[in-house]
Parts: sequence; structure tokens; C-alpha cells
Amino acid sequence: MGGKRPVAKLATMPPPRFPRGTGLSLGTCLLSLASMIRARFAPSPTGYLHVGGARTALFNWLYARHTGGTLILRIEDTDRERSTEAHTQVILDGLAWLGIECDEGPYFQGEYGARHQADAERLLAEGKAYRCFCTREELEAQRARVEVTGLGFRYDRRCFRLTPAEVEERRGAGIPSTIRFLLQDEEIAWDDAVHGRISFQGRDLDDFVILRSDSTAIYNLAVVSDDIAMRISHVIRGDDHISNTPKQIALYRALGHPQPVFGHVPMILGADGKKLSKRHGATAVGDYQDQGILPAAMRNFLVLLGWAPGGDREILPEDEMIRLFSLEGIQKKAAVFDTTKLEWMNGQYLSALPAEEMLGPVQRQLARSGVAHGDRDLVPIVNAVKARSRTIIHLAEQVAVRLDPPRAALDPKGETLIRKMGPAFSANLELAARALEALDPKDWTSERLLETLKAAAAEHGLKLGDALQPIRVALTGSTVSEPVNELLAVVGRERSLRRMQEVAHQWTGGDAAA
RNA sequence: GGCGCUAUCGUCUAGGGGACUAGGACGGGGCCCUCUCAAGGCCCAAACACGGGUUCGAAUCCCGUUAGCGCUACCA
Repeated sequence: MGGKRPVAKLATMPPPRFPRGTGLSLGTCLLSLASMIRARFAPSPTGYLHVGGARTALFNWLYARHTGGTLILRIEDTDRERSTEAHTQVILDGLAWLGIECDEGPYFQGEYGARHQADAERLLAEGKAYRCFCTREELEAQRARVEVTGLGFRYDRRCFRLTPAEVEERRGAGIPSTIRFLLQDEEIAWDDAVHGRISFQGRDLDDFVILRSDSTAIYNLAVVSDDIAMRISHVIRGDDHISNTPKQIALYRALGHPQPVFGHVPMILGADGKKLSKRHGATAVGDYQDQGILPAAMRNFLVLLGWAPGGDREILPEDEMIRLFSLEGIQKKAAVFDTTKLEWMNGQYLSALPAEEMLGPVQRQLARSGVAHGDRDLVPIVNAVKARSRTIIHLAEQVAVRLDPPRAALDPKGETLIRKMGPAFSANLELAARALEALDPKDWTSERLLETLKAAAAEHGLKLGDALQPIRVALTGSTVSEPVNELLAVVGRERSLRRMQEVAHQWTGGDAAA
């Protein structure tokens, strides 16, 4: 393949990375560009992995996979007060659970302090930034004064007007200082991959601090410095960063680097239309893992929240998702997180997934609720109940009841049935039990059970439903389950008969209305 | 306050000037299947925020209004 040579050549080229006039054919050039796409996910470990962050990660991952590019993970741990290793681990676990694997990293922003500082000092040396000796208190006082007048505060550049001698004097006196970026009054615009053109005026922005008095970088500098160093070509992030973008572009310009492509994805809202927060209940991906959501279902739900492939697709397997994904399909509008639809989707995945493949999560859930299953094969039980379950938790409860019928709790539908049938409930139950007991244990199969039950009902002139529903309620506590013959087969002969007799007794002598 | 972003059924969305009596999905209602439920199939209710333009023609383009959200730190 002749494609190898230009790629190698490009790789050794110094920035700017995007070749112009290199004499390469358009096709080769596009091919090379595609393979040079470098996207990143850059969470700060100051909390759990939020579903919003997870979706941003998912979009980056899909974009990288779709284009054959590279996904870089960078942990932005420069806020030492709030960042913890535990949070970093939770983020890593969350991404792994969702099946989002990164090609590079995790890198830790905290390790690049020296570069951040060097970049700030270079800007200072080039006159693109200046030392600022204003203290927090002074700044706050200025801000308070201006806000009374109803105008927005903007730093008045008083330190920019200091003479070199004054600066030296203060430095000599050991007065702490920050480095502040000198923002030009010019238009700063970019073609956002999801919003189209967005434009700001430099005069509406503040001269912002880029380096603290302790020489650590402020977010905007750190991000730009790292994104340049890591050769990031596409910055896909939450749209709460839109107003940071002009500052970052100004930094790219000052540092002499071409800016990457920016794409700002919308926020995720709670059911009340407000920004998703703890009040809305589960917001961390770990919460959904605990609730028994399958990673594939979570991914499918999340990708459809703010992105659509066009057309009527709902269930998207991973390869389809990657094939169809595009930045153009991303919605501009914030989306409400609808847990009901998530559960529906999880139900779809649960129904389609072979029992063997969900044994792990089911066993973990059984262990959590203290249910021992010994050496019993869970596969047939899971197969019997998975079509009717929306979460692993719910599914595991159903498995537990089939393992040990006395666990069954009577639900309102079960109660209603008992009340409506009156004495017939126990009578029919006993009748069915007798018929089943007469069955050779070897014939305790779904098919023979149905035959036997049908024959018994016919013999006593009962409608099939009247014969079967009491069995269902006895074994599960509810009127909802797989077909009764399958239920009996899955529960097993001894357990079924014992439970049927117990329940029949319970509702004869006693007060059936309870 | 300033700056910016956004606006189609309750929710997620399709739609990129005529193909729109605005399509799909979740949820809701009804029917079918069936021993029950789920799944599946069929049907029903349900939306272009408002006001101006542009145009022969606007959900689609432009401008306002309104509402929501974001940012406005020596946080990220």
C-alpha cells in the first residue's frame, strides 16, 4: 500500500499538523487526516461518573471508533481540594463497565504543572500576558463596587499599566502575583461541530488569570496546554464549556497553535427539566449498574439521548452505533433523562440476551439478597423469567422465588384473585396438586404437566384458567408469570407440590378475606 | 446585569422550503394473541412557544418577543 509513506512523513512533521500544500493527493490527505483524529475525554475526579459525563465519553469513543481515530483519557485532577483517587477509580470503573475503552491514558493533568507554568511564562515573556498583584480581597471589593451599579464586572487592567520597574519592585518585595492573560479586542469565532458558527467579541471577555500565585495553572490554560501537547484534534465536551471556548481559542492563538475542532454536546436534564443533580435520584452510572441495568442497554439509551441516526432506529448494536455515529446527528437541545424508557430498553436487551450471558450479574444479585442456589442450574430459571423483567434486580427476585417458593410475597393482584375465587381457590389448588402428584416424577416436564393439568380441569369441568391461576399465585404470589406448566417445571416437583399444599391449607381453615 | 446557547406530542426524536391530513419510540388508552403477564401485532389520543417578515409556498430561512439553560472565580 502506497498509503504508508505519507502517513509516516506526516507523523514526523512539526505542528501545524494539518498538511497544506504538501503535494499529497486529496484522497491520501483525507485518509491521513481521518487516521489522525485524536479525541479525548477529560473528567475531573471531583465526584462520581455522572450520566452526562458518561454520555460525553460515549460520544468521544464513538467518534474515535467511527473515524478510526484515537481516544485519550485525561484525568483533570488539578483541583486538589476536591479531587480524590477514589473518584478517579470510580470513573475508570464506570467507563470499563460501559465498555468504553481508551487508547491512551489515563494521563493525569496534575503531572504537567511544569509545562503549564512554562506556557504561562512564555506568554508573559512575549507580552501576551502580564503579572497581576491584585489580591482576592481587592478583586472582590472591586467586583462588589461595580455590581452595585448594575454593570458586569470586568478586570480594569490596573496591573497591566504597571511599569516594568514597578513590577520588579513588587516582585523584589516578595508580593505574590498571578499571571493574567491579555485578551485582544477581536472577534473570536469558531465553527462548532454541533452548533455551527458561534461568535464572541474579545471586549466582552475578561483578562482572565492563567497561573495562580502558587504557580499552578488555571483550568483554561491547563486544558489548552494539555490538548496541544497531546495533539488533540477534536474537543467534544459538554456545552457548559461554550463560554470557555473563546478564552481557550485566544490561548491557542497566543501560543501559536491551530485550534482543534470543537463540538459542544447538550446537557442532560432531570424529569423536572432542571439540570440533573442528586435530587433526581440516580445520576451516577454506578447507580444504574447497581439497579441491574445492562451496560449495552445503558449505552444504547445514552447514545439516543441527544443523538439520532436519522430514521426510526431505536435498538442499536455496538457495531451499528459506531457505523452510524456522526457529530452532525448530535442534538443542540438539552434532553430529559427518562428512566422509564431506560428500563424499557433494558427489558429489550434482557429478553434478547442468552441466559448464560447474564448469569454473573444475576448471581451477584442473588448473593446480595442472601439467596443460596447451591448447585442448581440457573439457566432454565433465568430463561423462564427474563422476558418479563426490566432489570437484573427484578429478574433475580423472580429467580429467587422459583428457587424457594415460600419467599413469594402475595401482591395485590394475587390477593384479588384469592378473594374473588373464594373457597374454589384452595379446592382447585388441591385438586391440581393431587393430579400432579399422581404424575410419575420422570414425567415432570413442561409438556406432560400441561397435558395433565388440562385433563384434570376437563375431568372436573373447570376452565383452564381457574385451575391454573391458583397454582401461579401459590408459587409466585402474583398472577403474573411464565406459563404455569413451565413455572412448575422450573420450580421442580417437590418444591411445587409442597408449596401448593401449604398454600391450599393456609386459605382453607383461615380467613380467606385477609 | 452582561455575554452566549436553545426552543416539534408528557418524554426521546424524524424533518434541512412543496413528498406533512407533521413520521417513529417510551409512557397512556383500546383491541388481538393467551391459562395470566411480558413479548409481539393492530388501532386511538397527543406537538411545530409567540409575533413579524422572505417566498407562489414555510416545522424548515431571517428578525424580534417570551421562556429555559450555561458562563460571568487565583473551580473544573
